[in-house]
Amino acid sequence: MVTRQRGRPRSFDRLTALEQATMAFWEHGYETTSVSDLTRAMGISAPSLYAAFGDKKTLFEEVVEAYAVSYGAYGGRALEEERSAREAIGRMLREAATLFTEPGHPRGCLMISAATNCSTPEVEEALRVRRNANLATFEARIRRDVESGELPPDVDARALARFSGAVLQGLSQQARDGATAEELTAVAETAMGAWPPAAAQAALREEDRGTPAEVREASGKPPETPAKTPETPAGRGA
Amino acid sequence: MVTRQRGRPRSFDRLTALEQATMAFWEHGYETTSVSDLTRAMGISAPSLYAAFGDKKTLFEEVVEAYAVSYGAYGGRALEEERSAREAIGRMLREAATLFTEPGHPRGCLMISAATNCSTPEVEEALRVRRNANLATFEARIRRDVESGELPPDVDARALARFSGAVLQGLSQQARDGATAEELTAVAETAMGAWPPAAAQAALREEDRGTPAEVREASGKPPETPAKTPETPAGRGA
DNA sequence: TGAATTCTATAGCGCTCGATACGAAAGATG
DNA sequence: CATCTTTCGTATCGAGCGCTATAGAATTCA
Repeated sequence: MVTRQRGRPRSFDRLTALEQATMAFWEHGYETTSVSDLTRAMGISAPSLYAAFGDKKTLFEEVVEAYAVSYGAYGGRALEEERSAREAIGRMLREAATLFTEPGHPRGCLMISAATNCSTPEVEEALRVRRNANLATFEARIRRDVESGELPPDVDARALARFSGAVLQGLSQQARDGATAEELTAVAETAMGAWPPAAAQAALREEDRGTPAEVREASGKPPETPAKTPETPAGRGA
Repeated sequence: MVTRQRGRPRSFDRLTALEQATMAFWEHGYETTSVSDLTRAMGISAPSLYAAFGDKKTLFEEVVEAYAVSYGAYGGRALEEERSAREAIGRMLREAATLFTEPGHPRGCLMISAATNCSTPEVEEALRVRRNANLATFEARIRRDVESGELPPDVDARALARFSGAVLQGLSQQARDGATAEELTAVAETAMGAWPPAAAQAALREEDRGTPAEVREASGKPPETPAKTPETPAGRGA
């Protein structure tokens, strides 16, 4: 199966070259990164690039996919591993604040910024589709918590999901504009202040009444104070 | 003073051409809009463009300045005209939701998106400087309300300002990704839920206590309804 | 060893980029 | 009218773009 290749062996490591292409596209975007930039960053010549990765667009698609399952996987992990939508998205935003400013790679998020102002419609569209798919994932996760009672029934899952996506994109742009990890973490904490409190605890406290939905309107909108979501020990920097 | 020009008169209206260049740059960004695109959009030839506006970079700078005082002036107006930082930034975000999706011009915000992935550092830097200046304006306005007691003293003005900027940038990106005005308005309203409640009203209600900071936690939060800002009758000429 | 196969490097393809040289055209001035 | 000044359209410029033809180098198979 792993039969030895027949001709001259490749003189560079394909995965390493892909990673170097990722850094270049991440830093400068699809359009602004020329094939010449790529060959310089990857340490190979143009014919080698074309032989190994197809054309520039195909290489970018492979870069995006590799990014999505490595650097970009934190969101999916948070959604899988956290108990609630609130905890998941809160963790995602906080991790984004760190990741977007981390040394060792470009700032911000490749999937958010790399195809803006791109004259190749398919490329721009491909990332847009991924972003909107993420929004749909957020929305589904939030809706699950609304239906389970973890979140109040009047929560607009679609709006809250889109808000979360907007904050994520804002974090990416701010990171590229020079914000520090601490500043972005404070933004993430502030954003989580817009979430309704976990309804489950309120329901637990009033479960004897049996009408958990109606109590909201009598109690007024919950206080906006940090309201200690136990998973955020440092009560939102804000 | 207004002495007639001596030679052959210009055959196009300079302001109209500038506006058409604005639309082109707004839609596709600085780098992606070629001089050829510009001459087509403006209805003039390349030498006319260079004679009237200098080079592409100078034209872009003029476009940005014109944008800032027309389409981009809503933020400054809100900060000037509203009573509190909260009302000002709330109005700004709601107006952005409308403006960013308004028909008749490209989506999103030129100052946010037009210089991303730009290989000319001065251009990218010029818009970054404007964005960061906006953040500083937000922060100063918020700090004023903290010092006057309109906002609780523990409010982190810097973080709240940066959060507001991040949401604004998120709104722009979401608009470009196809969100509707209603969806973006919901995002703006959701974002305002992250603000601490107006401390002044609470303080008024409990001024005998003299400890306005603590009341937040008990007072709950004001309704999130649009709260009509009367001084913006229609969505400005756009 | 020789043939087959596969990769690498040089050099250059057609094209578009931002920017301009140049002479004709159009108005003001005398 | 002639002259001067400025803008106009045409027709490019050199440079860089994405991409590739071609030939030599390096390896496996017979």
